[in-house]
Amino acid sequence: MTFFSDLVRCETRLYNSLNDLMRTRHGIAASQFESLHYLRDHPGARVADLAEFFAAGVGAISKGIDRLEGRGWVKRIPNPADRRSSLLELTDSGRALVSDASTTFTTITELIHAVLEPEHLDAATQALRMLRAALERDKIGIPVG
Amino acid sequence: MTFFSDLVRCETRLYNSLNDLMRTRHGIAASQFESLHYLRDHPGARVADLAEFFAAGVGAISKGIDRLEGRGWVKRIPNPADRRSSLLELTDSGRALVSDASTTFTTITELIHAVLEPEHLDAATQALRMLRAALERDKIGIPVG
DNA sequence: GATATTTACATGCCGCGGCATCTAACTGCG
DNA sequence: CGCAGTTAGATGCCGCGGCATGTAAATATC
Repeated sequence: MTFFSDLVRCETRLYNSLNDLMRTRHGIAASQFESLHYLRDHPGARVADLAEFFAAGVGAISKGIDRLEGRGWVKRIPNPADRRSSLLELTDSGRALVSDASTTFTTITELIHAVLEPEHLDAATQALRMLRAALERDKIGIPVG
Repeated sequence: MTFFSDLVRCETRLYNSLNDLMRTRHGIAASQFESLHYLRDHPGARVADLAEFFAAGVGAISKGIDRLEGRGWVKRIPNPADRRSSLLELTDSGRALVSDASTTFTTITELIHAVLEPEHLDAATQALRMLRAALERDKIGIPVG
């Protein structure tokens, strides 16, 4: 039963590759691309929303948003409905960056397609989607912070 | 095409879960369990072997072995064939720890089996195994260090 | 409406990994 | 043999994430 090992090794190498591409072409980390991409699709999200989505600690996301905000790609907008939190939005340059970086992301997609036949890829995607849904539903693998 | 996202989210949550279990039950990180497990199956491996297997930097592995050696689970044996490197071996307590922790690892396996039907799991495993083989063959996603 | 609890997030400390650098040792070629 | 280039891995610095804690705001309880 090698599912877990194969999963982790594939993820490590693919994420390393994406990280490399994003760093050299856009000066950002893969995780930053993922956050920006999420914010493009979920404008007005809060820190806690990102933390839940990425199964990361709230503190880590908070600091990550600090960095993205410091670089001018994200802005915190006071939440009128709850003054403890902010609503997160991409800036114009943030949107431009995501747009650029998204084309870079396809390099990884193409890499995967070059290796796996469509039927294998589809089967794996379906299984992983089901597994992911179960993990998220049962809130499995969420850090404390 | 959500393969990459589903892969990364599943890996994050499963690895977080394993990390939690290993920390609370055995006082080690998931990555330490993986190194010890590798050394059990590959006695006499060198730092570079672990780095290649885990697609990690040599420096990171070197420091990781420092920690495992400091805790008395691994010993460095001078390599008679090449005095620059050491051959790594588990100590007796290291072997005992891997043995214990391996039963803990089955918790994760069972979690996966509880979610995925055998045919889905097998299909995903087969695809991931092929992908992994290609990534390793082409040395994709290896850090510099 | 005052107090207690919970929530949302920010912040400090620590451990770990990446990268760059350094040293020792091995290899190749004249 | 002697020097150049390469290889193995140890080490320092830095960035990032986890966890613990702090703080303000919202909600529940009386």
